[in-house]
Amino acid sequence: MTKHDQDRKTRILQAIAEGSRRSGTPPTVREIADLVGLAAPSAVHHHLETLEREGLIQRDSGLSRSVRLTARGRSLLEIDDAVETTNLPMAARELVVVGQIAAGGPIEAYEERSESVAVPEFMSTADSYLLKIRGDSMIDAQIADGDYVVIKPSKVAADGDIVVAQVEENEVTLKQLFRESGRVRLQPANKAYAPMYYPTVNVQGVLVGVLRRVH
Amino acid sequence: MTKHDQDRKTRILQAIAEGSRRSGTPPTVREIADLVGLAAPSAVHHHLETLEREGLIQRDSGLSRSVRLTARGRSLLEIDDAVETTNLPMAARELVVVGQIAAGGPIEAYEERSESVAVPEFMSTADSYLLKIRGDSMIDAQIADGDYVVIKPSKVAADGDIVVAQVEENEVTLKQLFRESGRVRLQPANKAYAPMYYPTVNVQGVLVGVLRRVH
DNA sequence: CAAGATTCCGAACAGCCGTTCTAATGGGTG
DNA sequence: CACCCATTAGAACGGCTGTTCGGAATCTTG
Repeated sequence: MTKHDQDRKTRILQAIAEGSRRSGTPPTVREIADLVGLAAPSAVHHHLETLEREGLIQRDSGLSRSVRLTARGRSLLEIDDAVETTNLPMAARELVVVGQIAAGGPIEAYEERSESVAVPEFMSTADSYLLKIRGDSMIDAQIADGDYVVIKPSKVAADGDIVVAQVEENEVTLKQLFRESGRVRLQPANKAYAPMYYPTVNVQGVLVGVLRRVH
Repeated sequence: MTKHDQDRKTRILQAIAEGSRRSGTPPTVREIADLVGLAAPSAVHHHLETLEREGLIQRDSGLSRSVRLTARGRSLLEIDDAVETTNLPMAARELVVVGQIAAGGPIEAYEERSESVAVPEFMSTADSYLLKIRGDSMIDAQIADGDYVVIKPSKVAADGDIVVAQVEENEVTLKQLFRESGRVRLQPANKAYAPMYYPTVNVQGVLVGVLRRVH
């Protein structure tokens, strides 16, 4: 099995996890094809057969949207099972602001100050955390100075997601993620800053919400 | 609404929750029909429309297996299981989305649909309400399509505030307010739209917060 | 290079799915 | 009883979905 195979299959697993998380229902074969950049549903179907034989996914033959990750598949992606069990009927949850992030630079963690904000349930999970935006580095994503962004911890991200990514040993940054052939582009949401390219990035979280207080 | 209606709708909600939990994907309309004992998918479809209008479920029109319970729908099921309603010790309050506002046009009030969202205390007051943004009319104020804006009822506004203003007898609009000599300028937060001038405007509320759910 | 295997595409098909429309049923109200 | 309205059934439709098949393209291997 070549390295390219691994990448493709891993991306299909990610697409299943990501599609399920985003819409609440697993994706169809064609939706997976779109997510991973394949043109034919038959190609995805072939990979799904392989993945099922390897015990990474399960399907109900003929049933739409019946693909789901097994425990082995989830562990391969290092998905925390606890995340999916947070269906508490609470309308809001208190999240901690763990730091602030400025243009391009690393995230400065709050150490002593402990600020927390109530975040609506519909734009967060129990293990989410908050970052406070400094400057106009995210202005093209309609995120302004002083906004709070809700970050959901996740190892997987879809193309175009704004993610918290670890790019160097000690550098964590907030940028928009795009997959290109053989590399990953981290695009600042501000034309004044240049994109950065990496062979691979370590995604730590995905932006799922924005809070802004005016005045 | 008779008691029998409540039972049928509750059973449909249970079927959605049960089907989702058992197979990992929400049930189809026909699967719900089987679960609750209905013979025609159209009957279920009719109930689903009602449930969505009541804010208990959400759907993506035309997409298979896209039905899912909202926070209110889940809490309704829990209440039926004899769990008392809890008062939130959170620094948040539940506000009602009263309508949506598109580019320059008037605010379309929601009449039947009653959607509500938990809003952090620090960006709202008890009498605040929500509007859902349609289109890119507020893009220059970093407010995007689909965002919720928190409106605090107020007769007065400061220069540069984004306000809900009554400009005609039956027209209410959301724009940025600037006072000029002898007149008031209502400036859309989008360069594609021209400002409007009035000798005086009737301010009904001021924008105090923005909520955005990504994905 | 030759041959085989792997991967992917495009097309096609049968079945499933959401939705709409019409009509039948039945309960409630005057 | 006559009437209205909610509920359900039934049929039909157009689109979506999983699946299969043939063949092209690409990679691997000897």
